[in-house]
Amino acid sequence: MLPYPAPMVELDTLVSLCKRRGFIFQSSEIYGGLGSAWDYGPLGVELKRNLKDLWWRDNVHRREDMVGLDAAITMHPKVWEASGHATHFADPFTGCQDCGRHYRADKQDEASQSSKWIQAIRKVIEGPAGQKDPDRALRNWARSDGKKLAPNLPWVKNPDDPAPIPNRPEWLNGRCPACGGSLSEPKPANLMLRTTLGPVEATGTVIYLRPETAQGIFVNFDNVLQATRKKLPFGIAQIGKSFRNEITPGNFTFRTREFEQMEIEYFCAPGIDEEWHQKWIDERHAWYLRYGLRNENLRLREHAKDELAFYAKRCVDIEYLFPMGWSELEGIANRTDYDLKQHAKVSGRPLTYFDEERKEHIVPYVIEPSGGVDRAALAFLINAHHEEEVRGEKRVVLKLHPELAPIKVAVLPLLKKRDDIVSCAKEICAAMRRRWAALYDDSAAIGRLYRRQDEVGTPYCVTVDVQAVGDPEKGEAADRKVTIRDRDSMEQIRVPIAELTDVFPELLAGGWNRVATRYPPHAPGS
RNA sequence: GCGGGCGUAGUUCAGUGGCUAGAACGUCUCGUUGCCAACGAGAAGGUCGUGGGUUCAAAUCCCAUCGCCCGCUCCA
Repeated sequence: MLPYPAPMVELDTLVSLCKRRGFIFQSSEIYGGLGSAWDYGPLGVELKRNLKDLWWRDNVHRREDMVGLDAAITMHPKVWEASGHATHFADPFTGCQDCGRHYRADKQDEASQSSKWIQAIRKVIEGPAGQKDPDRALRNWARSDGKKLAPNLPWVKNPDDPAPIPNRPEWLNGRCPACGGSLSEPKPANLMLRTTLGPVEATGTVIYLRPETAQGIFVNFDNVLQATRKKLPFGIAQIGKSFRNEITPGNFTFRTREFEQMEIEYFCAPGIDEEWHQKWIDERHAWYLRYGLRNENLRLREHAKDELAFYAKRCVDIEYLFPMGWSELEGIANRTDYDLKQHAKVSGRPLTYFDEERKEHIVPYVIEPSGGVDRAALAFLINAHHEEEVRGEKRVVLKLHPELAPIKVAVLPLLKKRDDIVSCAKEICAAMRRRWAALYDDSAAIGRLYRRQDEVGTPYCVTVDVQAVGDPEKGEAADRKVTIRDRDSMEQIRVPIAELTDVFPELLAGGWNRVATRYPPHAPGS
């Protein structure tokens, strides 16, 4: 769809366009803004809906092995005990007071001991000079390598201080692994957003806003199984908001504390899980390509063993090359039977599937393709943004896939002073609006109207000119034909008004080239 | 959370103690033109992020606060 590489848009440029044209606004802007929250404006909401609708259509409606679900954001507190979030999402953190780095308190000693500067110190102490006079050897190190490796160790800062230097590595626990600075007391960190259920705060139940939509699917596994009589393998899809107290939100809508997920939990028999995992990786990768993400800006990244979440057997991220670097769009994990087993254990309810062939109850394995809606929307916007030179002028154009574009067609009068042209254009727009997001605009010259639509990614413009309605003064009859202009090529064809609604489904499926061969090109000025 | 940078019109920015805070683009109106950001005339739009302080006088200096960006860090 996009045959040539384009320089990547700066995030600031995109933020500005998004605000100017009504894609994305900062949350609560009139009050100075709320960090980490963004509102989708009139065009943004269309883009996001299109994205979710396509995902739902492709992953639920067009597959016989998938059903949908919409679980509540608030869930029983036990859910998070069973899932592991209550413990794994609430680790105490400690921070370096000199360089600001954060560490999980329970892993900090381990990190210190494997840090570069402690290993360097260990070498110094164990070396010949260290065996002879550790204090002197360490002072020498502090004046040389120590300055680079651990600049914030007190005795590296002041190597002339006569106080003895601790000369056993384990005495140095509690220093920052990166710079040697002093660490704060561990503070409890809860990455789940907490609130109270019930109007009276003092007596209300403390609950959490879900940090992922997945658990809503797991706790409904048996309900869905009973209601739909699905057989393995099958999946449950869900789109919805999740919440996390991210330590560092930022990069526009990429990381926010409130975000929307589109998740699938695909249940299959143990033994065929690896095969299904690979199928979903391929399927999801192809999906992003299908709607136009450039192949060279998309990659799969296999999680290393030590990077895997404790429940996962394998995990592959689909990453996009954002302006800030390669970042995750979607993670596809093999969660094994961990979640169903945990919920069965904590709830006391069996969450199993009766395998007719084996005549036994089994706990299915789960493949989880989990994508971020906001991240995908951002990636598609970045991917679509182009700046081109047309007749010495800059043209900004969002080359969004037609199915993602917020507005599918703009109907424009060539002359806004001619009532017959205007009313004809308005009639066409009304007819188009019955099926697609269509827009009428007559507030500027035609060139400007085209560029406005380019900037918001409208794939096609329909223009009503004099020939369409005829010119009584010159005795010319109406030909009842209008021009359709293609956003990306700026080419135009001349199509009978009566055939517009037949042609547009094909155009919106990306079929400009096919349609353009069936109609005569329109030569402006003729 | 730490370090650095920044916050002035819808957008991009100028203005560093002194008249009614400006420009470009965008938006709107009128006229003209009529197929790729045309031209002319006019208009709207800012308590200079917010709060406090210093001063005869603050967009400008100081403090606090909020937000954004970059880096570090964290990330189911």
